[in-house]
Amino acid sequence: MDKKSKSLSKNQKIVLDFIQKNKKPVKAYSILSNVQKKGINAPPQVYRALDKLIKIGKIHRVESQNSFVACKISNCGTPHKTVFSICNSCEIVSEINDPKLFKNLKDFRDKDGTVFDGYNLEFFGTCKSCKNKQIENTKH
Amino acid sequence: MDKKSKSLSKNQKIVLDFIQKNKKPVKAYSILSNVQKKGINAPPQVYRALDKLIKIGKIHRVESQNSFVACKISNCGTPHKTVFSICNSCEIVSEINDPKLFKNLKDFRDKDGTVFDGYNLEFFGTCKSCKNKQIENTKH
DNA sequence: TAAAAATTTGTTATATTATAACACTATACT
DNA sequence: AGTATAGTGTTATAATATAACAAATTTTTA
Repeated sequence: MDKKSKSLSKNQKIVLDFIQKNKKPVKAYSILSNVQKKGINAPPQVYRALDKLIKIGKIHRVESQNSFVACKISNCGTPHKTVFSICNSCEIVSEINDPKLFKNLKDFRDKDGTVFDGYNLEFFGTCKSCKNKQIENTKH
Repeated sequence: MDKKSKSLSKNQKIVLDFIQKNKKPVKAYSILSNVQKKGINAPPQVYRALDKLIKIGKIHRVESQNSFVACKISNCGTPHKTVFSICNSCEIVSEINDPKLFKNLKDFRDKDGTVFDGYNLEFFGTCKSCKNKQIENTKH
C-alpha cells in the first residue's frame, strides 16, 4: 500500500508503541524506564528510535517540554511542520489540524523571500477542562 | 517614562548585557563561562537571571536550541509571543516582525474556541548567506 | 547468492542542560 | 522601623542527550 513505509525495527516499534499508548507527551527517560522490560537498556537506544520516528513523521518533539508525542494527523509523514496547543496547567498537548493556518505557515516568506523547509508552532493557554476546574475552585 | 521598567539587578544586567552583545543565541553555560570574571559563579545565578529576563520580555528562549537571544522588537515586553527563523546550517536566528503573521497568530482559536495566552513559532530553513555558500561549493 | 553497503543494536562513559535546597542580603513598601 | 518581596551565593544533584566503539542485522546490488 504505502510505498514509503519500510517496516520499523524492533526498538523503533517498542518506542513508538509506548508513545502511541499515551495521551500526553512522554519524556525520553520515562520511555526508557517503561520499556526496560522489553529489553531496551540504555538512553542511546531510546534516542536513536526517537530520532528515526521523528524523521519519518510518526512522532513529533514538543520543544518546550523536551517530550515526544505521536503524530495525530493520519500518516502526515512530515516532520518539522507541526502545530500544537499546550495547556499551561495540565500540560496536555493537542496537535492542531487547521488547513487555513497551515496555508499561512506554508506560504510565509521572510523579508529576504526565504522559503522555509519547516516550522514548529506551539500555542500556550489553559485548556477547557482546566479552566472549568479553576472556576470551580473560585466559588466556595 | 516607562512605568513598568524596574531597574534590573546586578546579575540580570550582566547576563542581559552579554546576550545583547551576541548576534547569535547563546547557551546558558556559555553565558556562565563568559561572565565568571564578573562574579557570577554558578548555574543557578545564570538561570535565575534568564528566567527574569524572559519574564519581562528582554530576551527569548529559542526552544529548539536551548539557547537565549535578546529581543529585537523594540521593548516588545511580551514574553511567549515569538516568531523566529532559524538557519539549519549556521544556526543563526532572526526574530521575525511581521504584523500580518502576528495578527493571524493572535486571532487563532482552536476547535473549542480556546484563546491562547502566547505562542512560539520557529521557522527552519537555509539563510541566504548559507545558500550562497552551498552554490559556491557546487561549482568547482 | 555472495559480497558490499547501510542500518540497527548493545554497551559504557560522559557531556550538556537545568533545578532543589538552604542560609543570607538587599530593596521596596506602608 | 518592620515586614514583605526579590535577589544572591553556594553545594549538590537531577534531567536530558550524545560520543564512541564493537557487533549483529537487514538491504542493496553486482
